[in-house]
Amino acid sequence: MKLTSKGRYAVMALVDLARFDNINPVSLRDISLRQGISLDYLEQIFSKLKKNQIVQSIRGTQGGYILTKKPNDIKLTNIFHAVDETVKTVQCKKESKKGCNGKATKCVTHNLWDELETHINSFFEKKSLEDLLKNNKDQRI
Amino acid sequence: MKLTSKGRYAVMALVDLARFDNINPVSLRDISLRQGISLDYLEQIFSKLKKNQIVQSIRGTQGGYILTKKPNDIKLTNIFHAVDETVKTVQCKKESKKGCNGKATKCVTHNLWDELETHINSFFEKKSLEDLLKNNKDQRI
DNA sequence: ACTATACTTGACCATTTTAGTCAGGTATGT
DNA sequence: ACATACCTGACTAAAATGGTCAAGTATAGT
Ligand code: FES
Ligand code: FES
Repeated sequence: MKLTSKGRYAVMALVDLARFDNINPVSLRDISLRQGISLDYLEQIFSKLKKNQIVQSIRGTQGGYILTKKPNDIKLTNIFHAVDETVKTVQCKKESKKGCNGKATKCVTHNLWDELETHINSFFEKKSLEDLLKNNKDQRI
Repeated sequence: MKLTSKGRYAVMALVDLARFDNINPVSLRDISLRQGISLDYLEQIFSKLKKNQIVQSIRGTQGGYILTKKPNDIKLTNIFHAVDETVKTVQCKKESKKGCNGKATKCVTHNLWDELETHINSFFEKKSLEDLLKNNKDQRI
């Protein structure tokens, strides 16, 4: 089970954004430099964050991105959902009554993976950007 | 974040094994047929389970595998560790003081991913094969 | 002794996913 | 006009995944 860079970068970038967007919009170039993430890759990520109304864009010189909501209202769930970093513990389709490997019923471990998925997602639902800001308040980036 | 088939199959196969090894060793062929998992793939998986003393093998006709411990003493952690299905939330090395992307210090989200890893692993440490057996006692496989 | 069963080992491979890069374009403040 | 910075889509190298295939070896039953 791995967390992909896309999800990790999305959160890193948004924490950075949340810390610096008090006065002006924050440009991806700045985030890229501060966090060491490829600018081109950041653009892909922010395109998705924008489509999901997590950030707003401002074009032109001095442009950049700002958060659309308060850090406390942006949960990890929202971020991950936006960039398609979802938790998948099974291959069988949820709606279908069929199990994995094309069996007629769900397999012996299906409930277990369902529980696991819920367990992980609950972590993402609890954590907000605000929590991460507090956690790093006294640290230098 | 995805759970790979290897980890999922390992647990499926061991639950199957635990249910049927009361009298005789269970052959991979049987598990393969009952659970719909490729025999060749199962062999790879069981080779690792054996190296990690989760199962014992008995060769020859009527041979197969048996558990080395009681189902209650086999946690998901043990199984996953055996088949290299580990939880990885970061790319930076734990021991190193350096952060991801070669930075001199750990990044703003590092603690978060550490927490996440602990959160997920605690699930695997709690669950044992025994739990899964109980869970499926009244069901037909 | 023969044979069927079933474990053992290691190499191989197609497909998919990941983690980006690259090339071009558009809007806007100065 | 021009620099900045967002925007879009195509492309790709490398790694991971989910297996397959081939050639064994050990053992129980006949
Ligand atoms: S995991 Fe859903 S049926 Fe096997
Ligand atoms: S995740 Fe460990 S330093 Fe960024």
